[in-house]
Amino acid sequence: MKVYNTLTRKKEEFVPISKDEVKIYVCGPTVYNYFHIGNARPFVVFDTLRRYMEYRGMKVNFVQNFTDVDDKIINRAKEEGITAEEVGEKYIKEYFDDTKALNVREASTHPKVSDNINQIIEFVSDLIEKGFAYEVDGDVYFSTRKFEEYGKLSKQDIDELEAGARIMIEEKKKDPLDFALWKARKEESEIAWESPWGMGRPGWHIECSAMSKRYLGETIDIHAGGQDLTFPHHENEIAQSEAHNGKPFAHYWMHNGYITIDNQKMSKSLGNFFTVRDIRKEYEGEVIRYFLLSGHYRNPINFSKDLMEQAKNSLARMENAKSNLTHLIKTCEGTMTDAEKTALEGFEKYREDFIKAMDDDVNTADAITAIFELITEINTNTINGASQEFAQKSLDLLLELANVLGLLEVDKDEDVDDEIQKLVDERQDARKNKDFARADEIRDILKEKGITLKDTPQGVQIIKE
RNA sequence: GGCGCCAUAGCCAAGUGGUAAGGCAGAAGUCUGCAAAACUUUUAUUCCCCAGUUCAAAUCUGGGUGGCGCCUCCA
Repeated sequence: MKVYNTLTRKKEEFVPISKDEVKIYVCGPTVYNYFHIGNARPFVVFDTLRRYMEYRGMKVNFVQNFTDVDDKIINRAKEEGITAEEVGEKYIKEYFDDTKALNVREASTHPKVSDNINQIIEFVSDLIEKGFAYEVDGDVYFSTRKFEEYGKLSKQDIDELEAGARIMIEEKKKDPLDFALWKARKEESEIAWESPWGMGRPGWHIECSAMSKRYLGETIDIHAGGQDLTFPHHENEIAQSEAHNGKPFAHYWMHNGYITIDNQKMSKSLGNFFTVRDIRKEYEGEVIRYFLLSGHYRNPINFSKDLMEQAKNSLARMENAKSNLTHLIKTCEGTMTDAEKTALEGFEKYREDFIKAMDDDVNTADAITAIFELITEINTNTINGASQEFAQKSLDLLLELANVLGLLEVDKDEDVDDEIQKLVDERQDARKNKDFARADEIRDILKEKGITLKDTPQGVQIIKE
């Protein structure tokens, strides 16, 4: 498979370090609030990458951290009148609630910064020892210019950076380009840990270097995150890790594009964001997931109600195919006819197209196209009914592909209670007696209760919302 | 100032040298008691503009125009 590597600015053949296990680290959320749809993009996109790799037989060790030590969390704690730890715990819980709805699987490990303080302190101490960092009044800074390859990921020239850098009032730093590895505590009430440099807490960039090393080792296959992390976050991670370990940090760097609102970047700082929690009030998680996968992960996607409606309707076509096949399986019998066997062999093309698309830098838009083409073929071949075996095999393939994208995963409960069943039966009788007024009345009553009836040649199909 | 991305139908979106996928929305038809779903047909002589390379360009090159991002916390 090919993957676009930000480090080389090229699509490259993906070659894992070890055939046994692919190591992926994704920068996770700072847990101080519900995450917004822009935050959701890397979660969904890289979850899809992981699913696809596993689908192709690779074992994936997938690590995504929680940043639970941060200024924003401290501020939030003050606002809510609870401790920083409680804020972190709360929003970690909410993270899982939302990602579950988006069909994002849990990572192999979800390390928290607060559980890695010792590793971070050790990492920072080593950097000081190696001459890449220095301490001033309880703060520790990384000597950016000591790392000669600084700027290799973002293709920034270090001198240009300095020329454009804002003058910080941080007189403590020897060079404006240096960044904090450890921050001394400023107020008694702040969350802090003991360290060789006094009470304090880790800087932002060092966390990922330390946790990636601890959970995945010194060199990993893929490091991923949003495009806005490329500089300075990922650049700094490279500097820290490679200065510390003396070997490459990550072979491939993958960055997803932004979600925009009216063609402007959605971000917490601009305040133009929509949380997944709020969007979920109107759309199911799978619709949001479909929306996020409908374009290529490196392109920006504009978020709007209109586009969510399109996503909802598109996904409905997939869901209909699933539910229609499920109904056929329930109501039909028998093994495949020769014509069905031929048709099923023809479906192989769509699996191949799907794989080809996903192999090409996770082209989910093309992969979705393969699924839609498969659906049209399935529908065409089952328009006059089908053998149970054919319906089952068609459904198996549809779900095989859709599930790689994390779609069509939720099985709808289609059992109904006696009261409903009685109404359905009564309606069937009314239809037989050509009492269509009563039949339509019952259909309307059930519709009110969120139950849709479809009269198919194979009997009534009951669909619950 | 430095680094970088994008521009394809009403909307979304693939395709990146060989003659415009797919989805949504719209229109017509088939099926149906009516619906729903589904199926069939239909919607870009053309890919922001101009020039160039080529037998051949939406795709490559140069120059424009418009939009966006990073360089400061941000997915």
